[in-house]
Amino acid sequence: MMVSTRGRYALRVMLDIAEHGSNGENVPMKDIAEREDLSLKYLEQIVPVLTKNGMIEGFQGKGGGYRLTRKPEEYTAEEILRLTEGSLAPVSCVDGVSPCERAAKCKTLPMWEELDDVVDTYLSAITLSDLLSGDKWRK
Amino acid sequence: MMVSTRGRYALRVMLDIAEHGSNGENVPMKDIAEREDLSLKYLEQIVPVLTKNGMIEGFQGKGGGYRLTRKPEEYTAEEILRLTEGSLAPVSCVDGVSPCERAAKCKTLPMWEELDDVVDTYLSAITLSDLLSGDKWRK
DNA sequence: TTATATACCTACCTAATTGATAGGTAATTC
DNA sequence: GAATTACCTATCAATTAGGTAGGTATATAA
Repeated sequence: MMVSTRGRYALRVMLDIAEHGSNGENVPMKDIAEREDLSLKYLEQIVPVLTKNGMIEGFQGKGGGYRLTRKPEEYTAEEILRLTEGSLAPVSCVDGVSPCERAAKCKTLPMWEELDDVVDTYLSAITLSDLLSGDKWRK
Repeated sequence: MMVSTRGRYALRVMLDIAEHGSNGENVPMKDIAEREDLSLKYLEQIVPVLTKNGMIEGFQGKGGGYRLTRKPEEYTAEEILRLTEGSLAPVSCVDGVSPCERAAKCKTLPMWEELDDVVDTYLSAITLSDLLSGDKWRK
């Protein structure tokens, strides 16, 4: 599996904020967890990477919650997934942290590199608003 | 990670057999393990799925080893990986064995399905002989 | 017939990762 | 000052990844 629950849930959290905070309201994580049927405690563990990287802003206290920092069409699936998953590499050979000494003579490496690129290109072409509308996949 | 060592090693085993058994010789797994610098015992655990599905033939006894059952250009990377990995799904949502009750209303599912398709299409267009020659990736 | 080389089979093991749960503290508003 | 929210850190059970280990069955060659 290339994408775990972390990335998938993060994407759903972003979509939920986009949908329920479209007028600038703060969207509490508790509400998101209930609507999306996800564990609040687990989400609290996944979300910090999004705030720390400026994808969303969190406001504490009563009436607090989260807001997007950009418009939905300005987020790609790729950047949200990359932040939360760490790497989207289909094999460790191309994750940038596992140097392989056989790389120079490996007959399969070019294929993995191109596959990594294919996936990256696909996910980079999808924005939060594409996902919200669903138009791209409507028959 | 979508593809583990199982699939990657299987692909390298197939390539090694293609390369060193091109005149119909049997290629012993011990030789493959040495050339590819992989654990023989681990390979012995990965390879049976290839013989059982008719991708290669094994011959016991002295002078034994493995042979391809088709020409290199008649194998795709996709089928070798699918056999050894079980599933190439980028997320469990589309692996066919993890039914999700939210599927009908999930805004991200169509994207995962299309991504799965993109990957499958890419890997299906690559044959063993493409990997052997490397021409597809030569600049 | 015997030694050797090979595929083939099954059990086991360790470390890392996944997918959470749990119990707090800090800040903000009413 | 009570309630509500984000934020922080520790722990944990189950699964998976990536092997190791030790054998048996079969074929060939001397």
